[in-house]
Amino acid sequence: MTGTSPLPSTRPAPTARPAAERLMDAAFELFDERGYEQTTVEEIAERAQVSRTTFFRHYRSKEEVIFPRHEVLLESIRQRLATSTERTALIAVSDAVRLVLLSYLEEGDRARNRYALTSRVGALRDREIASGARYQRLFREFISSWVGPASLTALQAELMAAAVVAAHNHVLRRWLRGESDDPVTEVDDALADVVRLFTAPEERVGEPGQGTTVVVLQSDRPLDEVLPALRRAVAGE
Amino acid sequence: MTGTSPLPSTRPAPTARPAAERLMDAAFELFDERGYEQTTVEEIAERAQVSRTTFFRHYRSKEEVIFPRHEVLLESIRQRLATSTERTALIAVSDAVRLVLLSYLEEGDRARNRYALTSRVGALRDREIASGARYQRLFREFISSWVGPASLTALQAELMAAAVVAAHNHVLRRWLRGESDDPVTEVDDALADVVRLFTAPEERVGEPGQGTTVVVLQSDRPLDEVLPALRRAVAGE
DNA sequence: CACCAGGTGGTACCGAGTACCGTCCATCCG
DNA sequence: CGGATGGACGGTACTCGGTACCACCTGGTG
Repeated sequence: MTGTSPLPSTRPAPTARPAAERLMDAAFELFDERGYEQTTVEEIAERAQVSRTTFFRHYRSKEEVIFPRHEVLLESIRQRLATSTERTALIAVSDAVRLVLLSYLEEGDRARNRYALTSRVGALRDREIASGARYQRLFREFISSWVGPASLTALQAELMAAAVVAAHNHVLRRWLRGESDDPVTEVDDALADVVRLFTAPEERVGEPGQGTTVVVLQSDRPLDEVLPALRRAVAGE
Repeated sequence: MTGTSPLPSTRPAPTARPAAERLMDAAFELFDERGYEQTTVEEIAERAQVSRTTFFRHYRSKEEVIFPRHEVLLESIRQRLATSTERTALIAVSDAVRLVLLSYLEEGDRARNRYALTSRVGALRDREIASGARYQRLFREFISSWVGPASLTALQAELMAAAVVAAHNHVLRRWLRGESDDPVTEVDDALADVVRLFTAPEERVGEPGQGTTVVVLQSDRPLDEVLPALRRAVAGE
């Protein structure tokens, strides 16, 4: 229509780097330089040497360009849960949530840059939170549908899912803030805490520990009557 | 400039109902009739007999028009926590979260209409979730800063806040779906469960039961060293 | 060569949200 | 009584995210 002669030089140099990656890099750069709201999609596309149209071909929205692909991660977690052979629903979910942490760890500095952004920009923080809620929902549904020896109430499932996600978030944020050098060990410990929290004390007898024995004494009878058994239990038998 | 003669009949009839309420009603009606995305702010303003400008004077965004005033509720909860005289941080927070539930209950059908909307529209659901996260954050900070006999780790604070919010959400959603006739009692029970969950069994001695006393003995130390405390516990003191 | 398919650029359009200005009206005050 | 003041409102113009659609160019295939 306009008759402008199409310049072949407009085409980006054969960078080999796909447009999607160039766009993500440009977005992180610009958000960092000028802030999120102050950066337009037009500017991101310009720096990546593509058109605005192409931006929206690769990312559905301006926010999406900086977030990880939660969809695929969510799906892989769903798979992991479906094929899980753990003994309890809670342990299976605790096992699965590690995948989320590892996914962030693999991103390295990119995840930390994103955290810096989401901390400052309300809209981005809300989106991050909403993503976390989807994992929690998946976990809750999994726990609810779990068929095991002990049946769980809907409330218990809700609490367990929330606890697992909270433990994960706690460790993740520590690492994102640079407060943790070994997030993998930390998340293991935190999840062990969660499992212990939901494990009835009666089931803990003989729990392996550093010379610690936990004993449950249910006593209708005088204490002295059960003392021998108690001593045996504490002794480690 | 345009010279259009200003018609006094343009002015809305002296409805006495404030514009903000008319706008909210109109929004709920239209969202219900045509759906959220299919409704424009222009149409909402039109039905409320005000201009589009006035809409944005009362509500910062199209989403905000259907949501409760979380800001003021959040503030009143902050006050409640600041003046709380409960024995533990967890109980104080459990007490405070009831305010949130009551706030929804007072709305009645309006809250249920909102739930129907947020269930269908992704953007609204995300916003609702983000609001809940703010309560959780407030609770977490409160628990973390709590000074009491037993000091809590950051992880424990995170887990407690998550559990309280999860318990609240569980009961709230049941009520919103019409599955609960007595949400107040339910939330009391659910929060009692949460408190029990985080109460170390050692502290549960004397908990009311059918003539049964349950004692958990966690022993790094020789049994005889803790026997006195044990005798006292079984005795019921 | 013709044909097809995917990646791209360009344009037009919609709607949310912002900035600013002028007007109307109630109230208060001299 | 009349003028000043401030708050609520309507109107216009603008930015920008997001969508729809079309035209093009390229590389592979029969």
